[in-house]
Amino acid sequence: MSDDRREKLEQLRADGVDPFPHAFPGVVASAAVRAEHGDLADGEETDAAYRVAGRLAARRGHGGAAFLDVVDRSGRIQVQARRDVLGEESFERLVSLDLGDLIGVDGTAFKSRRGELTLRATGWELLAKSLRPPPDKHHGLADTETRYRRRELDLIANDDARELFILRSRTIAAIRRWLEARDFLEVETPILQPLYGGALARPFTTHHNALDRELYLRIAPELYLKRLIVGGLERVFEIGKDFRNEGLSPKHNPEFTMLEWYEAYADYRDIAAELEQLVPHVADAVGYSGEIDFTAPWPRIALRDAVLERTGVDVLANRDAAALVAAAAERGIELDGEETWAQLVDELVSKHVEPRLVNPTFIVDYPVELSPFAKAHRTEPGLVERFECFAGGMEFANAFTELNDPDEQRRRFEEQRRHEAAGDDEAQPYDEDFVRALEQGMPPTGGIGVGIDRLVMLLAGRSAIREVVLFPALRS
RNA sequence: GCCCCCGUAGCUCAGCUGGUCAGAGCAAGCGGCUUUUAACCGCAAGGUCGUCGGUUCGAAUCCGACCGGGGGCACCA
Repeated sequence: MSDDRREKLEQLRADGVDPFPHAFPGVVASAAVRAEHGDLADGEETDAAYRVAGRLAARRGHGGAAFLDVVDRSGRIQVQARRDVLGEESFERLVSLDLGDLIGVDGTAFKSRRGELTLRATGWELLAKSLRPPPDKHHGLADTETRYRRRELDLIANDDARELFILRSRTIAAIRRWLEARDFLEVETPILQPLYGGALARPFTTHHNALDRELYLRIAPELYLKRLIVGGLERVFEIGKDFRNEGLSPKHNPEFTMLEWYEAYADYRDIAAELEQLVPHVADAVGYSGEIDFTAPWPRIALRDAVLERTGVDVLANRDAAALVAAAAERGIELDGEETWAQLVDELVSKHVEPRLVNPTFIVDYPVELSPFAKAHRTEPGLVERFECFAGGMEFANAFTELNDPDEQRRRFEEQRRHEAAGDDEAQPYDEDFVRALEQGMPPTGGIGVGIDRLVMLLAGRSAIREVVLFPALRS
């Protein structure tokens, strides 16, 4: 805390200036001023008056005049303060502000001799005193820990951080509009759940005092959303946080934003066609211009073929763990003999296929062992109708033709119980309420989950999920 | 949980083969300057060198533990 700033605060109060006024109506974005007058000639003056507001980011004093940089959400604009325009008291008070103070300025637009669009201040007001110094005005804030723990400083100091989170917001808004335009209903399902399900992951647990019972933070909204399809809502989606009790990594945050949508009378092919329309639409909406080509259609590669192509190992010709380990060994790939066949398949995909998929690619038709909620493949025994979508070397979506046969779903849960008994702490708990809902009759349905954080990573060209989460999980 | 790297002033960084090594720029303070934009010029000021312990005549510098961060592995759809 700066004593100098404290003293200035008290001096302002002593001078009858409210350092924390209540409002400042009529502000326009600095970008709007730029849009109207960006093409002025150097040195050209106008009578156009504007009211802008923002944080004082830099000051260049010249005795009887000074240039101030004011930053708002839309950008930065230069303000010129002149003693002969503002008068002695107002001028002196303005140039003695601290960097980081929030101010509102009325001024007329002109372009300086050096070609900088500028507002000549005719009046101004302190909007909030800043009692702590801002990060370095030129170098910004580089320390990653401070950037994550004190994101407000990152947003103040680093233009690209502010732009990134604006992009994230616009991404979600574009998705919402796209789904609403296709008659999907946005719904909200429980985050606190008596039983977790819908993904293979360990949950966070918490306790409800009045009910005196354990509750789980959801690992996915999937099972509730499908109950809404049973209920006849036909097309539903939810955008919200999922929570998974797992390690942190550049691609994993323990709470993350998931989009799930479910569509009656559709299968996984329909969902794939929708995803490859949605993502390019969103990329266009946010002005994506990076390396990834999101143009539809995206390749669809069977999981077996993808693994075969990358490793030479045919996972479907080696349908038990021992045979698969041996087949991989022939190709010089060492696999852990302790794992199940399904886990080994997953490992081959994760290590040998996923990292190489840069442009969006559907990997389709997964083993049933990895997919307890997906419907059996209509022609391939032992497989389910499921795809995962990869881009930028990581998975960002997962979808299937939903299993709607309650008896088969019950068998899948019982299989999960056996996994749990065998020590798999990510096995699905048996959800009788969900099976009962399926017994009511669920139409054929396609469903998908899209990792919003990862999609934003792709659109923003960031390689760490922490960069695209405002307040990422950190130790203590 | 394991391995590697990092932690110096409010911010960005230098110093790190142990001996004026407590430094620079920005910010903040004082003075000057009415078209600058990392404004400029002058003066003055600012730090338990992450924490604790060890080795040594002497540690920001070497060693250990711990705390925090990053990367990788494990884990993870």
